[in-house]
Amino acid sequence: MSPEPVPPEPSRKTPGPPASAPPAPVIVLIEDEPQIRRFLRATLGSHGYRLYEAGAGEDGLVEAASRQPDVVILDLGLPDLDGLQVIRRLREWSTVPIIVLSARGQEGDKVAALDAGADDYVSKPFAVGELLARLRVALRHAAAGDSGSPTFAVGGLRVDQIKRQVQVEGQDVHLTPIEYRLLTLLVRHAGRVVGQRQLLKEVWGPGQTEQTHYLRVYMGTLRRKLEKDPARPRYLLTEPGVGYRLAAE
Amino acid sequence: MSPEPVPPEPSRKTPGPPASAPPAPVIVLIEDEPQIRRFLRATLGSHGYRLYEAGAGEDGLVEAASRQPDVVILDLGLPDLDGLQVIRRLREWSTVPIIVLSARGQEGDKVAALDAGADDYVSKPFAVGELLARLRVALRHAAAGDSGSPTFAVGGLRVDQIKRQVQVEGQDVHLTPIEYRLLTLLVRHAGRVVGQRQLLKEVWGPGQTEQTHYLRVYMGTLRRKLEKDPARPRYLLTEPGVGYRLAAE
DNA sequence: TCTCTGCGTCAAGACGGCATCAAGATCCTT
DNA sequence: AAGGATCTTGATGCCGTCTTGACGCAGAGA
Repeated sequence: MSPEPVPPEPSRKTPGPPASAPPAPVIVLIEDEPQIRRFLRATLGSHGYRLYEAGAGEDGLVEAASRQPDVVILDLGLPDLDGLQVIRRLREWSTVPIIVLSARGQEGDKVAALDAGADDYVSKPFAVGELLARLRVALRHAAAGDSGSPTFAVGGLRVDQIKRQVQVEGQDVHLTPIEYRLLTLLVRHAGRVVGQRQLLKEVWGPGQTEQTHYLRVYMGTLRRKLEKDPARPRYLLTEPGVGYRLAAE
Repeated sequence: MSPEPVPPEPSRKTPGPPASAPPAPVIVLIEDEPQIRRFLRATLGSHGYRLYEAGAGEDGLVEAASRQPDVVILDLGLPDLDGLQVIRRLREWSTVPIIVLSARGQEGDKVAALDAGADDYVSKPFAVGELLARLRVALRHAAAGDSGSPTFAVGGLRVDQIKRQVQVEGQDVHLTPIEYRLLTLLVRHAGRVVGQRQLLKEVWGPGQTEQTHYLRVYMGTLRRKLEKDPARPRYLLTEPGVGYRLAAE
């Protein structure tokens, strides 16, 4: 196992054919302190990563959506948004690994960030070598599974999780909050069966995992809004006794 | 996100199939200091985890192999084996998340452990809350399917346990819940014979281990759905008097 | 050859899960 | 405070799945 990520041929003169070289991992850095940005830009750049930067939470979310990075490095102390908010907003549509940087090293801060959906937490000041090692861990994880895209489309169905917009055959469809959460939950697992328990837990909360009735009602309304023939659904498929599945193609 | 792992479902009405109740996460702890073991035993136990312990590296590897845990917590300072050795040996056949505990907090130690294949590194003395949070992160990863791809294929038969999809000659085949559980149970032991008792116990519950009749009926329906010539099965083989076996290749 | 045992097949009925409708209850906006 | 949208809850019909029993068949042993 090489400790270095992707030694991009230390110094090739020719920008020529990137041929068989694996693509450089893409990282989005959300950090407002210019000093740290400069430092990480230099460090990560020299280790073969491609870096995109944002100085504020909102920008960072946009950047993460457009760049589809392999990893996001996030500073919790941002000027505009609460860092935890950034994590949660990101997790609404993406499973990209998030490494949190923070000047605060209190246990409570770490727990909050990790439970909000971060994958790792590094306190400032940090050791570069450790950060790089944790970055490699995150990349290993990212390589195992897809990081998810904020937009999804099958047939005539389009779901844009950034604009929070759903279309059928190009027509906007209005969904209620619960309908939307149910649909995006399925989108994030498109093609896979999602268990009734899991759906109930994530939409209605951990206390309602027995109310399978809710699912029937809401799958019904969703189908009426999204399917051409709700009785013979093309997108929202039932897996009897198990859960539901969103057709992937 | 609930901070608690998996509230162990207070009380099911039917004593029947172990089916839908989410099982308590299983953890293997490899640690030689009795004091820390006692402490973690109490802490993890009270948070709903099922803990198995080992006091040395070799034992730990055996334990990890037999218990098939969701997470391994590993102390680097073991009497018999070098901690890094344990990580590497484990990684030879398993992708289970590994959280390293260590009294040494040097950067070099962390980098070495993480690059050897560990997923996280916590220095002693550690804060319980943080360890629990990092444990939840590891479990999230495990649940997301980072851990190896349980897809199985022989001949024209394909079983994708992530998508819960079964194909024969590229054609989707619909299986009922019991059929699917029976098949995946065989898949997990592909090539080896699985006893009738075990099949009955794991699919119908511990109370039905005498109803070998069920097996005949369901092996029949499975063969009709999966085999080209159900009377001369290629995949689902009978081991008379013992059990059934899924052809491995 | 006969009998016993274990496996495979078929079919009928019981059972439970799913879809749908509709009526309260609740929340939010105006 | 009124109105509308949304969520919850109950009732009902239907369909697929599971269970259960009966029977045929093959192989082993007497």
